Parts: sequence; C-alpha cells; structure tokens
Amino acid sequence: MRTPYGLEIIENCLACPHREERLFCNLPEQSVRALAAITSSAAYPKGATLFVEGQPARGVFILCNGRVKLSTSSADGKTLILRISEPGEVLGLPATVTGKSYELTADIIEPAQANFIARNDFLNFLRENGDAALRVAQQLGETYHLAISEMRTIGLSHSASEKLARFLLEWAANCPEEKGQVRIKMTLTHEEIAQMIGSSRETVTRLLADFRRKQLVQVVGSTLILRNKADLEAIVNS
Amino acid sequence: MRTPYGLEIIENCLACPHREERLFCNLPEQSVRALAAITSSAAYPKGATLFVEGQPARGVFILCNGRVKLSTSSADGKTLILRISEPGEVLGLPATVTGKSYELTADIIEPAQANFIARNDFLNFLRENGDAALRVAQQLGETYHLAISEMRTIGLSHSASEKLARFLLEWAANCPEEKGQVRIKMTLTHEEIAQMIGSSRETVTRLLADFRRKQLVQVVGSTLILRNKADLEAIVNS
DNA sequence: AATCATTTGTGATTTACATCACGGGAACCT
DNA sequence: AGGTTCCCGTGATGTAAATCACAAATGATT
Repeated sequence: MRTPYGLEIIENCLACPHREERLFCNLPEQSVRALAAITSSAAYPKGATLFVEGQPARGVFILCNGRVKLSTSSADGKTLILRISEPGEVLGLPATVTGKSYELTADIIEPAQANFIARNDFLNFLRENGDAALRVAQQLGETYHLAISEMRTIGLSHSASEKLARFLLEWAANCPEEKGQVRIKMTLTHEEIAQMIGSSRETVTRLLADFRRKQLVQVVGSTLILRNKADLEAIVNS
Repeated sequence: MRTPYGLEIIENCLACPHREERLFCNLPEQSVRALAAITSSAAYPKGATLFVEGQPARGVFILCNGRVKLSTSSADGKTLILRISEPGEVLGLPATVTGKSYELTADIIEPAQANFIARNDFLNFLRENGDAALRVAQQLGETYHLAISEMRTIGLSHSASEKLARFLLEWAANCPEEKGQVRIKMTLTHEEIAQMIGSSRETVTRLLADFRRKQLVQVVGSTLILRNKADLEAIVNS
C-alpha cells in the first residue's frame, strides 16, 4: 500500500492561476474568501500519490499545475487508466461528496501543485453556499460524462486499432488543429496508452508502427502528428 | 431515431412510494411541496424509451416502478448496457445538470411509472434549495461510482469467464444471501448479459453452461442460484 | 564514457473468442 | 393448430491479439 506524499509548500489558494476559470469561478467574493480559508496548497514531485483507491476520502484536490494519472487496478496488477488530469481539474470529488472511498488512484506524472480541501470543511462550505453545491453537481456531471466516453472507447470497439484510433482522436480533441493536421505532445509511454485503451504494450507499438506506415500519423520526437484524421475516423467506424 | 413514449397518467409526485427513501428524503416540508409542484407522473409500457443518447437533456425521471435499461451504442449497432435501473433511482441527472445531451439511452424493460421534472424547473428548484443541490451532488457521486465499477469488470478482466463471474457476483450483491447461496431472478436475456460484460451472446450461453457443469450456478426456470460463490470469486482473481 | 534503467521494436507461438450457421424450444399472437 | 418471433444451445472455423522472449535504442546517473 502506497502512502501519499506529504505537504510541502503551504500558500494561499488565491494564488492559483486556475482558480477563476474553473469550478468556483464567479462565486460571490465572500464565498471565495470562505473557500480560501479552508484551502491549503502543496507541491508534489513526479511519482507522488495524491490518493489511493480504496482509501476513505480525505478531501478534494484542485490541480493548479502538472498532470495527474487517474487509474484503477486489479488484484493481479493489471491497470486501467481512466484519465490524465490537467490543471484546473478537481480530483477526488465523487468520493468526497458521497463519503465513500476513493474509487481511483491519483499519481503525479508531472511535478504538480495542488490545493487541498479537507472533506468536513468542504461539505460545510457546500452547505453554506448553495450555488457552490450546484457548481459541484455540474462538475460531477462532466466527470461522469468523461467516464462514459472512456467506457465507449473500451467497450464498443471490435479491435485494438479501433480503440487506438478512438483514443488518438479524443486526445487530439483538446489540441489546436491547423490544416487538418493536429500536433499532439504524446507524454505517455506505449505501456500507458495500452492501459488507457485496455490492450497490451506490444500491440500498441505494433499498431502505431502500422499507423505510421499507412501515413495516418507521424512521429517527431515526442510529438505525434495526426496526418490523416479522416482515415482515423474511418477506422473507428469499421 | 426512436422517439420517447408520451405521457399517460398525470398524478401527484407525493404518491410515489419511493419518494421518501431516496434522493430528496428528509428535505424540509416546504421543499417537498415545491418539488411536487413541478413534478408530473406518467406510466410507460415495456419497450418505451424515456430518452435517447445524444438528445439534449429535457429533464430528470424519477423511477417509481418498473425497470429501465441504460445503454449506449456505436454506429455499427454494437450496444453496451451500463446499468439496469431499479425503482427509486433518478435517470438523466448528469445530463440535466450539465446541460449537455443525454449520454445514455433509457429503455423500459418492465412496465414503469416515473416522475418527470423539466430541466429549467429542476435547476431553479436546486438554486432555491441548497441542501437539495448537495443531495444531487451525492447522487451523482454514487452514479459515478457505479460507472467506475462497471468499467472495472469490463476493462480489468483477462477473459470472458472472469467478466461473467464478476457480473454475477455484483448482480448478487443486491440480493439476500442464505447459507452461502444466493438466488437471483435473472430477468436478462443472454444477449443482454453479453452487452453488459462486453462479449457475444454465444460465449455467454457457453460460459453459463460451463458454470452449470462445474456446479458454480444452478438454473431453475428464470431464477439463477449461485451455488459456489467462493469458486466464482476464485475465477475473478485468476 | 560507462553503467544502468526504462522504453521501444519485432519475431514466433498459442489460444480465447467473435463470427457464421443452423436446429430446437418457448412464447405469443390471431 | 399453425405461423411468427424471440431466445437458447452447439458445432466448425478464422483471426486478432495476448503472451513470451530477446535485441535495439533511448535516456538517466555517476
């Protein structure tokens, strides 16, 4: 059983650059201050763990910087990655509001800074601020939406190539597109991609090689260029 | 594209036998009345559709009676069933709070009675009643939890037998157990089971036959008895 | 530079399962 | 009773992809 990495730097939540854009944007000034009072910030190195699946929920983490891998794994060590979280996202929200255990494990894969709010403080805050509670509900709805989407790529595909194509397209959806081409910085290893689409490491490398041969993608260092989005979409619907 | 079945019987929400037990239990009397005012009830026959994935969310349905199949399907007709909803559950909640489209399709598989609350009314109600909003957040958290659980059975299994065993055990978790045996009324066809665990109809019948041969389960009409829960759990961890 | 660890690339082998195909029941009309 | 339509059982076949087993490459660390 891993233990979460300890707090390192404590500072004011208001300093977080993503504060306004996300979950609690546009709340009354007073609410924001109340929130700041119960928030503590910390930095985590690569490899640290925010929480582990099965642990009783301690509270939520608001990611300011870095990237976090959310995964679940079975007894025999097989791992399924659900999502790579980006700055601005709130982690551990479902478990914290329901009072159950974290259903996923959150590992830092890029040095991160995050604000933490303890469960009790958070729930009290929500009870006092009805609009924040509604905001939380919306956030949860979106999280659910993403989970279903992930579910579709894993559950509705006939082949691994279909899953990989789906994965690349969804991944690219966040990136800027120019002239039909999308450049995506692929910061995941083949192993991790395999764990996201539910297949083995070897088939991922083989499929990527195959996609390269078919001019569907192009690899330049650690960035991956989707050359032929249309054909990738064709693979998805096959 | 299917169209949802129309309303049939309109009556007061307060009549629903599951009202108190679930989502909005223990709300102040005043809130309950406000809720009742915006709720309409209707009966739906088997085969009717509450909503279809991709439709803009119209509102939520609170299931009073009957059972509903929640599924998603791909362009080529492959279907993945996420969940069979029981009375007391709220359907369409994530999409309604986020304002996106329904991410799943809800089909009636047993004649049902449900209360409907239109999206605008519902959101206004939540804005007025902070504690209800919190309750909704919790409900969403649980829904998420179930989705992750479903994800695990599909994504973390090495074989179809593992998935089926996982499915049977989770299904049995709701049923009363006596002397190590669990009797479950299997109201699903093999096809539907296949769609829940992401495999084909034929392998489900073959696997069930296999389980019967190995004395793991016993079939009496449409009820299925888990004779050997321990061995089923062994299959899961293989 | 030299050692180590991690990640990627590829071949050979095997097997689980989807798919096709078809026959028999059960249930449900009318 | 006879016809539909759905659901279940089973055989034969092909194939995609997991698995095993190395080798090459890349990148860290000293």
